[in-house]
Amino acid sequence: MAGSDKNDSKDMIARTVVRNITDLARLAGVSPGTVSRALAGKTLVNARTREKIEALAREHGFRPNQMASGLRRQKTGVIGVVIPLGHDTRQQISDSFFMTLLGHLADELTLHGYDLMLRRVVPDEDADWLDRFIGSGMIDGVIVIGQSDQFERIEDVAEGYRAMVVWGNHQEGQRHCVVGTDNRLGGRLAAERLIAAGATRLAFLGDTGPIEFAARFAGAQDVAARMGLAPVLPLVTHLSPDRASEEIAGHFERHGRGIDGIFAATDTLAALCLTELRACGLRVPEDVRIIGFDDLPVARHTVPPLTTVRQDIAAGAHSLVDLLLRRLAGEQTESLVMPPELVTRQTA
Amino acid sequence: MAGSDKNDSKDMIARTVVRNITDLARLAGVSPGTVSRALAGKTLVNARTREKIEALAREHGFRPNQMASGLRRQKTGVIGVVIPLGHDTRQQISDSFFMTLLGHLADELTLHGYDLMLRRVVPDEDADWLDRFIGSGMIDGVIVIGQSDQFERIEDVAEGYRAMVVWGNHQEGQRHCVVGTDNRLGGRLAAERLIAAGATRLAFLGDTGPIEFAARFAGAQDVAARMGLAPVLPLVTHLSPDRASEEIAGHFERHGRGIDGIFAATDTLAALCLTELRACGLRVPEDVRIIGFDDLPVARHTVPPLTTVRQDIAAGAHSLVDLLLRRLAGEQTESLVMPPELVTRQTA
DNA sequence: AGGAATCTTGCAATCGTTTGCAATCGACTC
DNA sequence: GAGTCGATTGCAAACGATTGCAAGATTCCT
Repeated sequence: MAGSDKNDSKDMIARTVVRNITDLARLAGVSPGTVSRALAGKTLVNARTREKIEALAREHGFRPNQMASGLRRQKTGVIGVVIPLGHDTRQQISDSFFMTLLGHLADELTLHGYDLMLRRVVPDEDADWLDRFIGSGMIDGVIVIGQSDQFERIEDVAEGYRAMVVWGNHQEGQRHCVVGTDNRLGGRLAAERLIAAGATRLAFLGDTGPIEFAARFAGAQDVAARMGLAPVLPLVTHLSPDRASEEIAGHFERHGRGIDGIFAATDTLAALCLTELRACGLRVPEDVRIIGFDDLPVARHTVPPLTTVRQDIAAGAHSLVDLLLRRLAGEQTESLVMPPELVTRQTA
Repeated sequence: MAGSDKNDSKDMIARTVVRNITDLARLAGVSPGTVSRALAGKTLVNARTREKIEALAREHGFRPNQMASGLRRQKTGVIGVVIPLGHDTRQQISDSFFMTLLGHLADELTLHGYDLMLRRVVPDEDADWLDRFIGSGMIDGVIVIGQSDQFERIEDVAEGYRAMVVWGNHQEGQRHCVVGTDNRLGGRLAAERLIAAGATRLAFLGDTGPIEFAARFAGAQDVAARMGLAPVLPLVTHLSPDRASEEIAGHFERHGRGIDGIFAATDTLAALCLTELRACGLRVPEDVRIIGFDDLPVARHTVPPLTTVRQDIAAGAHSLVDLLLRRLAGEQTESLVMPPELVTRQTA
């Protein structure tokens, strides 16, 4: 009898669907407002009442609807992360560097109680990409990963919108808050190392369009000029492995032996390049020196291990989030340019 | 004068902040309802009215608030993607495989007009991870990437929640809808290839805890038993490169020459393993054969290039999204088990 | 011209939560 | 015992967009 009673009451409870705070309020015999306060952990509610409400909530697996809460409070607890893709649409999002950065961002944001909304956009097809994201009302702030060729648009938006931080290159007097490596310095380090390793005819492998890459290229160019060498030869490629391989092969055919030092825009490209050089029967670093950028895990495991310019991705992610949260809190923040670090392994 | 007038009106417009549909309605001289309908592209509004409203919206850069819209329509246009991390917290999210899958998911979802909300959870610290995400009201459906050690919990949730699809391993009679590779078959293919390449003492490299890996291991075990070989030796490691390297070295020290065929749970591990073998002075494939899993880009560029078992990540992502959307539309869907494919390169 | 049929539009309720304000209830003081 | 002071709680108005219903405006037909 007692058992049956207990079961009945259990069934009753299970049968009562709790869709919203009002349902729960009815069960608890209080008003919706009180439930809201209790669940939000405010001090205004009586301890016993709060416990009762919390118990009921747990029992029914009830959680306040974040949409409604967000609407009322005018904040969502979500940070947008957007990756603008250049012409080279498909690949960048699977690019190892961006993905690693994204992973760290997810960790950092979670740590601070924020969710992450990821959006991949193709600015060429959607000029409005950034405003659309911000204006959606779904996010409290936005982190832009990579400026691509959208520097100007980002500047425009920064004018009227504070809750934005960008990963990328810093330019004298720019308005938007950026976190990134000193790419130009990185380029200099790379070129200097190539030359120290005996190279005299340098090339830059990768697209020089994106502003970060352009800066790396420029840095190498600085050094070549200073040392009285021939200008660095740009070997333009896409980033996606499939296309890049062919393109690299093509470049080698054309410029063949005219090159003895290669600065690759990315470790990924450098790795491809190594494979290609091996196929051509060129020895690294004896015939050709090569140096990458990023210091991704892959750099450690190429043969021979890749000399590269290191970016501290984890620190970058940390700073991006930190600066964004400060901005959300109303603070003014400066851009942060991090120093690159040469990691000498065996390819240069 | 005329010029000044024009400027004034421009300023007026610029000064009038349009925060919501009501503001815009006032400007357009219609009711909020009409604006809503116009912006939603419904046929019910007069063409001229719609144009006027659209023009005003464009002019003021107005976009309807998605939170409010979501609240009213009871759908958000957001799909949650959640990655449960095992004990091995930090690394998995930067694991190349997951990240690649994530990239493809982002592409597929965008294609269908959905946004992607990414969440990384540590089930050990938060038993409630899945319900919490689903119950948040922020997402219309959820894609779980990897079952980790959470098979049971996922099963429980699947009982009462339809809008979920999982990437992982399929088990006879399971309730939740899963997309994944036939891991056991993959394990068999790998072992068969190792044996065909001359190996007789097999080892499995990686954690055998996660259900996908366990299935791969079991597949290899099947073959070893069938061929009358000694059981496959499990060499347990973490996934993160830093720890795995040491662990692999440790395993080699202990089991030294007792192994001549290695099946790595992952290409990443296989690549590390190659480096480690090289350091030990062992030749691949002459002394030791090795075979990976996934066919990540890295597999093509190890030295020598890695023989591996291919999973079609892009197809997987496509199917995950396809099945989820069907479920959102109310359809019943079956799990999808994709066949793995042996890619023979030079390590076995 | 009168009436029916079709288009457009406005009205107001609704989604679920939060929060300022005011009301209620005890307890405590003088 | 009346008055005061906190501590709790309820009430109701937001937040911003959507949508069923009904009214008003057009058009069309005879």
